[in-house]
Amino acid sequence: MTPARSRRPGAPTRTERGIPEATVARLPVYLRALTALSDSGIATASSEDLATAAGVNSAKLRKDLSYLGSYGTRGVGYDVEYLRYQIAREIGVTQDWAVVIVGIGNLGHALANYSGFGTRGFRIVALLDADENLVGERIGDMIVRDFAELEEIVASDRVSIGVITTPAGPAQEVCDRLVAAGVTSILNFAPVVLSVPAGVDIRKVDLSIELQILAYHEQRKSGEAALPEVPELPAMNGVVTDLPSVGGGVGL
Amino acid sequence: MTPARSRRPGAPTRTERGIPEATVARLPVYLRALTALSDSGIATASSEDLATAAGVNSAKLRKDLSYLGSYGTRGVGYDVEYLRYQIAREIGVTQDWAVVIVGIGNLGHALANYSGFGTRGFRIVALLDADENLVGERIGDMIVRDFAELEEIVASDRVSIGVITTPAGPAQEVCDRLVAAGVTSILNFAPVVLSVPAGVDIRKVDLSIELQILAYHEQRKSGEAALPEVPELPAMNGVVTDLPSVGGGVGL
DNA sequence: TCGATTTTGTTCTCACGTTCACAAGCTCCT
DNA sequence: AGGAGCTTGTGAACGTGAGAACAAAATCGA
Repeated sequence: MTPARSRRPGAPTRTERGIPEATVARLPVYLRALTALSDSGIATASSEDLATAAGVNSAKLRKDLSYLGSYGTRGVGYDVEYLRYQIAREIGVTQDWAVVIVGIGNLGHALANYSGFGTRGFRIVALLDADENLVGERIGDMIVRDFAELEEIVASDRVSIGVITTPAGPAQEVCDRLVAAGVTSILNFAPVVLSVPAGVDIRKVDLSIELQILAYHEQRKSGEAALPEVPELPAMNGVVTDLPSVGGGVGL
Repeated sequence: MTPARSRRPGAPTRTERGIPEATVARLPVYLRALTALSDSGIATASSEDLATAAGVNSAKLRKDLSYLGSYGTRGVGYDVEYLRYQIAREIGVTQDWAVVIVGIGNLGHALANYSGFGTRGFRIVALLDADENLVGERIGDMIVRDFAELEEIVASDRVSIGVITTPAGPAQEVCDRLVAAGVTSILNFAPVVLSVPAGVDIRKVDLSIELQILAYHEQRKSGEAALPEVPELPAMNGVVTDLPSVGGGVGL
């Protein structure tokens, strides 16, 4: 097999920068699909095959891949292993990323036990909590350490990614500490909007929001008639006050 | 997904009678912000206040709210309680939704313990697992039941939402069972693409995808030079095979 | 070598989402 | 009453994303 086209350094648009966000968000999905195909012993796959495995349509998949370069072969398809490596490299998971988890409640426990941290490419270097009663507890092959050790750990282990699994209350403070310590990417599970300085990336995972989105569509499905009628004027102290604390929940 | 073929150019997709998907996804965030304001004793808020609390810009917030109706007062702002109720009603969380959780591993445990299921509007009616060793275990005030009882539970409790927290392997089968039993909305935590018939809504939460997206941006930040050079030819049995099972992890 | 066949990479067009900017509308003050 | 000052609701401009369609490359067979 010969390279489709010789790419010299400085060649046209190898789009080293400028992959659209929507595409970036799908690359991990493609990566997983490729791994599955690889595990099934499949060496070559067409955009159609891949698209099916990833749950998207083939035109979109081809366009996404075209941002990375020309890694397919016309008339043939994509070499599974090769493409997998290219995507992994583009995402950055050919190297290990050190991760700290802050807040060892139910969810923190679950993540800590997440076998192999799900996929490799990520390595949990510390589980932190401010609760004295938790510090010292053994989870898998790790031991919960005091949140006060954060700065030291981040510095010595070159940690760039932090996961926040605290309740909503302390989340912003934890976030600030993480940022001050040098963490530049944060995955937030606390049900609160965190503010971070420019240059720090933040992503949020929120169970109750997901459920509410489902509920909206569910409501549409089960008869529009089920919609309660709108009180036309602000009935502030009547119906409204009966509403339970919707949307204000405490952390996982 | 969108049935309406007769649409004017420029008009956003409205689900049935109105609200764009992107807006629906933000309504729960506004709801939470409103609840926070309400808890702080604030009775009225401008779009600017609200936008800040929700982490969006005010123009977007106003446009989003305009899809629901005209619930603000020009020159004044929004009545917090009134708007909160209107959004809750639109989403459908003024009523309770029955939820089953399937797969009581680490994550299932965490979700089951999620106090009050985070926000009300949702009520866990059963924790299910196929593992004999887990069935009967007490979690909070619930007891793990056998997955075989699914159909019965869904029917008697009018369950419309299912949460899948199994490993990737059994996820599709669990999904099929849920759908067959009458569940029409599914929240999937298993790292696999599920296929469902039309009419069933599915949303996915995937930790490792979130981390990979962060890693991509992180890689960009820490010097572009850090990018390993591209092997020009498909080095299929060399470098590539060393790649660990990126992206193919087992479930939480 | 040439043509048939397959499948990628890309272009073109339309739909969707975000943001700007401002008229409409409300309150308060004089 | 009338004007000043705010803030909402929305029309229009702009940018991003999705999908259809097709030309360009690669393989295969005669």
